[in-house]
Amino acid sequence: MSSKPVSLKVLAAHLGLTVGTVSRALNGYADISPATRKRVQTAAKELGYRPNQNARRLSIGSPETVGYLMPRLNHSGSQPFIAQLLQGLGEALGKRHWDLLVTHADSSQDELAHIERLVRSGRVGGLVISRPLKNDPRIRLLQDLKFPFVVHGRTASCDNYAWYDVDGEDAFVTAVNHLVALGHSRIAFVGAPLQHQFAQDRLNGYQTAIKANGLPLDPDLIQIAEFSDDGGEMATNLLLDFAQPPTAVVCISDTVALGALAALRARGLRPGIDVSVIGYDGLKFGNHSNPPLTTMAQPQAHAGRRLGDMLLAIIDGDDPAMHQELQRAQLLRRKTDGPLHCAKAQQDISKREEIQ
Amino acid sequence: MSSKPVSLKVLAAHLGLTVGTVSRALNGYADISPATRKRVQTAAKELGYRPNQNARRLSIGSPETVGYLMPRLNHSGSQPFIAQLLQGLGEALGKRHWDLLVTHADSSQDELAHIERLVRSGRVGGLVISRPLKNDPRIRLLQDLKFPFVVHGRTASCDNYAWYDVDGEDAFVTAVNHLVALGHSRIAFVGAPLQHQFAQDRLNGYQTAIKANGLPLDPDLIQIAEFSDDGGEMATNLLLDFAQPPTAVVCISDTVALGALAALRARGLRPGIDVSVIGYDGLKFGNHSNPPLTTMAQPQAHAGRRLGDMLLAIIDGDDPAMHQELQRAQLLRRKTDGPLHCAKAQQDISKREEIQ
DNA sequence: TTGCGCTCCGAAACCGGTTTCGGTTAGCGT
DNA sequence: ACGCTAACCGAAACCGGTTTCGGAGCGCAA
Repeated sequence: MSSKPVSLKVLAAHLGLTVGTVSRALNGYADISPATRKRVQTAAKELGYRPNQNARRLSIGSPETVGYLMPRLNHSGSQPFIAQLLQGLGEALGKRHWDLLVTHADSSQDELAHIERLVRSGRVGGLVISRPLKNDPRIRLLQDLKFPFVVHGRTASCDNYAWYDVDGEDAFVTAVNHLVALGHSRIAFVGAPLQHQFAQDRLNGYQTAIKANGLPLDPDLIQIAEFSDDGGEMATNLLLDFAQPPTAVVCISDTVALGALAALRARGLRPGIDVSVIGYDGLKFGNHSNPPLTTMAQPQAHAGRRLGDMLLAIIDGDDPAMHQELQRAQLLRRKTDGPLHCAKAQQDISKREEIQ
Repeated sequence: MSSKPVSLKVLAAHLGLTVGTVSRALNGYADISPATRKRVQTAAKELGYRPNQNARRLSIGSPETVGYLMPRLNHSGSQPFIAQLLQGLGEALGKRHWDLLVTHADSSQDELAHIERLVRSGRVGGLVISRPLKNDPRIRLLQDLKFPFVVHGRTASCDNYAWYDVDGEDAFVTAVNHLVALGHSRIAFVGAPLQHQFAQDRLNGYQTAIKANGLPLDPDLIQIAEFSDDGGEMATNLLLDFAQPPTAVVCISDTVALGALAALRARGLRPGIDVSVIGYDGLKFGNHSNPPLTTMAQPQAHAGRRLGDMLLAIIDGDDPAMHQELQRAQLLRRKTDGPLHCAKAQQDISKREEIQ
């Protein structure tokens, strides 16, 4: 950077005014005559004056910046929405000329230390965190610090803080009901480790719907696997090895569902005909899977913007508990769901009815 | 934020020292006795002192922050990398305790104004930009401002600035050669609008390889479409409507290639048997397309870290031209490439040989 | 004892803005 | 001509750090 940025001082010298006057002129104070204000403004534009944000923020006592804590990308499932989320956050913050700082902890161990450092260093005035655990220590820490934050997702007890989430429980109720309406009764669930609340929510939805439909809750049909396509494939293989394999599988994510499809195809089973599969997320990519994946599509479009607006409102003093937004996912039928009609499955149904 | 952060002033008062002394003690100056240094350090740890970064950065004259200009997400092809890229950038910057600021211009028109504001406001000490155009005004602007920056990708004349890129030309030479080795001679290219240099590079690679293999350069076989799955599908439909349709298609991205696969399947053509398709990117998702997509996989893993390291080095004074890194993509064979063997294609080949 | 140098810390300027406070000037009425 | 008020701007404190400079206090040798 060669040409040093023009500071308030040189602008003032150039105008024959003091820095204080120039500052007030640019910031719209009433005790500046319209004439000089105009003069200052044009001079500022000519010289390309931009206030040094570090100085400004130090002075006004606000960092005018919020931080986003990137989730660790070990599990490949979290990548698709980050770009959209950041874009939305950026839009919301941009309206007030706030900045977006993106950070990630080096390891999950020192994530708390990372947050505390971030907060106390005054670099950010608020924080956005993603994918909370059931009982997330980050949330407790931020509450203890009384620091403004919003959560993309929810914990088990979701009171007293702001969050934006898609109702995973409701989504899986919808998915299961849909499969039941298609005639399925042996419906399996392929999930992910339950430390994340979203995994628990979706499992809850599955269980609720199974019971509500008067179906037996077979523990064999609940498989907790790695949150990836490989995990979905392995879990589905286990399911298919049972004496009475399921005729339908709901998967915790589209990525996992793709693994399930792979397992089915490897055995010559036709997804959507022999075994139905429903995913969750609504990724565009599901259009191109083999066959195209039926899924519960979540409205990811303005999650970022909503979270940004919430956070700014909270920083302005709003009660965080006021800002809790639950969206619903919608069934997006493509080609992996279909009516029960293979002979073997019919057998299973009749057996179940005898037992009842 | 209730409990006000402990400043240098209160820490000094608590110790009976002056702020200057405490600051020097914490920053390792030699003119502080080991005894008081120890005393200051333990007190700082006890009180949880964290220097206010805005004040610190104002004082030392460095923002200790670099900015990343998010590409606009209109074309859905750019999303997959962003998360990985940001993660890598964060790692590189974190080693020196620098921050990462993520911004995006509201519209492409005022992107230049956005950059200038960013630079002059002193919020960032360097910039990372993605997906340059052939002749990118952003790069010219940053060069004029003599501001440190690195580019993820290249422009047509890639001198005098730092970049990290994957050799798209080489990749498409490899892809075409591979198809020729499989017996194909009518090989089509489905590209994207050429304002982006990467689109031009890949087209160049295609053309170079076609010529190098002594094949005719049929303009009909070069289709420029929208950079999306739909674009790929439409372009492929056009290709298949020709009297002599291609027996193989190389696509500018995996997303576009998925559209090509869809077009083939819609006509009952079997990708990899009747018509070969090769994509570019190496997205994991290609494992699950129908059938799994053969592609030129680029090593995206440490792009972010390399770009971050480069940028820091340039900010430290390195000549940008020293930092230019070109990676190669590798052919990742899955199921959409195969030998030429259908009757119609054989005809085409014999015709071509007669002409020669 | 005086003088010298060295160790260690205090004082103050500075980074570039914002904001309060006080004083000068102009304009007005009488 | 005088006083009063309001408009307008200068001066200075302040935000919370960093860094330079100078001086107090000490030990040591002469």
